[in-house]
Amino acid sequence: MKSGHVPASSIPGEIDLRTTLESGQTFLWQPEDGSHGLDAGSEGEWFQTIADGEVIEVSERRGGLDWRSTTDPTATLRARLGLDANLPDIRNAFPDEPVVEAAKDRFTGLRLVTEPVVPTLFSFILSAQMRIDRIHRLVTDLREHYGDPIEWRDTTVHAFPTPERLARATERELRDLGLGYRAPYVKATAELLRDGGVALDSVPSMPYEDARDALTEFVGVGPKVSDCVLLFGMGFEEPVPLDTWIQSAIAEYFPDAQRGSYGETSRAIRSRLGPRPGYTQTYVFTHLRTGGSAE
DNA sequence: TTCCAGGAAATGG
DNA sequence: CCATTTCATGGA
Repeated sequence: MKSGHVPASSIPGEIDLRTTLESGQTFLWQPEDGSHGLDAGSEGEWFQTIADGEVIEVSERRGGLDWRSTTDPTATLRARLGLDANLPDIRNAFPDEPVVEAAKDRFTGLRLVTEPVVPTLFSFILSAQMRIDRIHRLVTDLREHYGDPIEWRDTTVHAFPTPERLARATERELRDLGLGYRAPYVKATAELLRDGGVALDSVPSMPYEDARDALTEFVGVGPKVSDCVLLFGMGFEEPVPLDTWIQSAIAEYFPDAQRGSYGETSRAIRSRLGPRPGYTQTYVFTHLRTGGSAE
């Protein structure tokens, strides 16, 4: 086992690990004590994830991050947790709106992540009409049933399954895991990835709205799920996924941005959330989902 | 029991 | 093109 430290001085604005990892952006991390939720602080708490067959664990320490891993995860952590982003600058560019100010005051170290795209794609296909804790449970179940095992400190950690393995699962097996009507979506999208039916590699260089349309070629991916994949798995900062929480936030706080279609409402709300609409959205979503308001 | 969850696909106009 | 209906599952 290797271990090391990412100093606070190299993380402009620092990071709140628990809020960032438990805010519904990613479902690939496990808190060491097994308790999900944003109530507890995360200082000293270990969070575990997987990356390319390696295990990574991180913990907040004096504003920086302690890590232990099967490899040196520094570059991976910087990319996935967005550690190079200048958080104070980003937050200062947020729009002057009461609900945004309230969210900013509550979540000082919340960062936008960029997680591996294939697990993010499947995670958000599963997310349709599901609560966040249950999405996390299903992603973990998929890993434990179909993911390659990795030995780590007297335990076995499972990677996220490959598209090849998910394509080989039967719809019945996936339904028995609790996926419901999303089971055929997962299988069909896995087959598209396995057979190269959709060129995922070309998407990151596309203009945002073209990229959003491109991902809807996968089965179970509409505009909202596509926005989540672009925002949390590909580094786009324009997307504002219009889920139930954000739609109600628009109705309450930005009623003049409501339009007749997803695409038009998306444009209207993006124009109201500052230079990085997706970053602003993550703050507002986390705030509202955990009982916040504009007060 | 009833309602709802980070929606998408199928159907009907 | 837009509006309505259907689709599983589990927790409150």
